[in-house]
Amino acid sequence: MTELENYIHTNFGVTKEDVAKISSLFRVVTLKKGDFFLKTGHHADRLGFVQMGILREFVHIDNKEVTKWISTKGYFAVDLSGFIFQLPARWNIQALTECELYVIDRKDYQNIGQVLPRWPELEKLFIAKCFTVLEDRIIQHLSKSAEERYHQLFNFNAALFNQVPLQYLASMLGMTPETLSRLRKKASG
Amino acid sequence: MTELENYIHTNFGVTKEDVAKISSLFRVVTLKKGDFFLKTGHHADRLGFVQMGILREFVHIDNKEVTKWISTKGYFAVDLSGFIFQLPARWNIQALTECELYVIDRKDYQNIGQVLPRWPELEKLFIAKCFTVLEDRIIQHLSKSAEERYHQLFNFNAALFNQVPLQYLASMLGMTPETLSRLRKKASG
DNA sequence: TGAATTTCTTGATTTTTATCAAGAGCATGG
DNA sequence: CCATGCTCTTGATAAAAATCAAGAAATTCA
Repeated sequence: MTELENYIHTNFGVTKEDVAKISSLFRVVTLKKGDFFLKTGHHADRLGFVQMGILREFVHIDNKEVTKWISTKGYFAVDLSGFIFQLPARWNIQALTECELYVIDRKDYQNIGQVLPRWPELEKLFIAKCFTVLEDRIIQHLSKSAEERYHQLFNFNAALFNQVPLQYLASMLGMTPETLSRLRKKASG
Repeated sequence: MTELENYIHTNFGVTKEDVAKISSLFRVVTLKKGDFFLKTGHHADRLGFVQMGILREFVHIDNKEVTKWISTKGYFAVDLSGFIFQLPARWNIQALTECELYVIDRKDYQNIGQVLPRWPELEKLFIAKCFTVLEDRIIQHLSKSAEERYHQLFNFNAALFNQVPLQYLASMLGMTPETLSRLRKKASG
């Protein structure tokens, strides 16, 4: 079973047969380091599941890059508003390492419901879960200092700090690279 | 047509007859100033639509109150994770003024699909839309100063500053009341 | 209405974080 | 393997925002 099949099976409680039907709608896409899976303004008509590698979702604001999220194995790479509402992509999604994604096109995605009647419900639950994750992130920004946000991410996924350029993590945490560097020094000293 | 019926009609493109069927599942609930529509840890088994009044969604963190959102006419008052996943409420929702809500219980909410076959799809779109709003808010915190966040909210809804205690707006913007006070002075001077 | 309470503002000060600048460390590709 | 870019760290300084304290303004409600 691939990582994707396992994800669908365990998160959506889908039977092995149905999992196979769904996963057959996906195809493997490999990206080289630096390749863009998606660019701002382009059609966001596919959804990727990260089987291997690391991607960065970011956007240009006021002449600087803002990293919204880092996607690793087991995460999805998708511009949700573009994919769901057929709007131009808001985010750039770029491979930070060589990547292997399972990718589905919107037209195939829309057929999952035929394979899996309770798909609309599962899809709702999935998006609702994403919503609550963002709620937590908002609360974190309203109530925690840069140092606390750093520790929270570090405790959640320390490995990230060895895999991703620190400047991107700094941006994702809402601080400058210099501040992150000092917080790391402070934490290790 | 009530505000709720109008909302369902225009946002979900539902026919007048179906709107009436859906809205019949809601009942009117009035709250006095200070009343709680929901409390952290309690069952989050109902969803409210704000017909009139102002509510505050907040949570206690590290001995302080963090205001996540202010809901006014046309917004929903709901703890999404609790309502959808049947988990204890994460948020307190309290009336800041006298309020009139259209309220639906979870068991009735789950029957909307019988009135409106494409409800699962509409519900998904609705939650996805909420997700994108939070994405924007995250980006704002990653890329904007307190002053810029203040101006953005003020430009979006200046009336709020005359209707809601400023300390709550300050918290929702991720700054102290003193900082908000100074930014307001600076902006008006 | 008027006293009590809460909220808001202002000032002084400290802490946090950003900015600017320079150098050190690393990776990468010719 | 070395030169060239990046990236990261460090230091000095500036700016932003928080904290603490006190008084003014507004609100509440008895």
